[in-house]
Amino acid sequence: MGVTARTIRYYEEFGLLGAGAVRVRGAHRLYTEADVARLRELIRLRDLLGVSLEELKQLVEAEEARALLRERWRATDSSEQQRLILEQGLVHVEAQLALVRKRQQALAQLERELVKKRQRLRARLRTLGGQDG
Amino acid sequence: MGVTARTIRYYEEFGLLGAGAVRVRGAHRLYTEADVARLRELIRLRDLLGVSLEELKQLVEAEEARALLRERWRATDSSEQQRLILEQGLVHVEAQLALVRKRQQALAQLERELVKKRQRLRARLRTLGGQDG
DNA sequence: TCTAACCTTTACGTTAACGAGAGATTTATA
DNA sequence: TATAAATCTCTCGTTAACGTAAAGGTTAGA
Repeated sequence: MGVTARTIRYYEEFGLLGAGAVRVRGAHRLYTEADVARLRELIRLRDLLGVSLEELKQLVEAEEARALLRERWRATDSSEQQRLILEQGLVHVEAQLALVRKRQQALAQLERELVKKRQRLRARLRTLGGQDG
Repeated sequence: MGVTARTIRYYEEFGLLGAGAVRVRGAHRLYTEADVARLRELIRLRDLLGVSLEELKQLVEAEEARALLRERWRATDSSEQQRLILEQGLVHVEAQLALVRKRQQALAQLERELVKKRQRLRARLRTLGGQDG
């Protein structure tokens, strides 16, 4: 995954990982596939969007709060509450989408400029080539 | 530009900025429009691509090396050397483009996943709405 | 059961990237 | 030319995000 064991332990210590793990102190850490996917996702957000661990933590906490609600209302759920939970999830996803798209636009702008630069260089190379190539 | 004065001085101290500035020690720093554009570009690369100051420095140094060559052969230029310089510039621009596009693809992947998530949430909201909304 | 290989905890170290403050200096302006 | 406001240099501090080393504990396999 491109990170060291120390990083994973640090993330756990920081509160990003292993929120629901039952483990005897001193025993080996065991991870489910879901845990792995979760970490991979966090690292992706960190690398792609440049969010800090602190921000990731808030994000994780918000997710856990929603998961908690889901559990609490799974049995007794009025569809009123279900709707609320789904809508919260939607808000969350849309916030992330907005972030991603903002960054995409900035990157697209950068890309356009680079392409232009490349075109100019190529054009100059062609005129040069016409002279003595 | 979203950075403090301290940051700018630090970048200079680090070797990113003010490479060709003639300034009496103690006097105020003066910046040309080109300087401003340069800094803005560096910050953009830092924020969008997440490159470290160390990497930015190497990038800057490569640019300066090419600029130096341009000067050295501006007078005496054989179009042989001109071609070489242009081709180096092309390599440089294409390397940056590759980086940008790699990141774009990663972001696009992330976006697709988020959109899917959103669709699922919306679908579930609709089925809910059909029941009692 | 014993061992080799790996893991855990704890504590301190490190590095990048600035922040903050003091005291001297510079510069625009009245 | 006097003065206020902004800058300069220098130095030490800080924070995030791990790295590293030591000492002991776990675990799978022979």
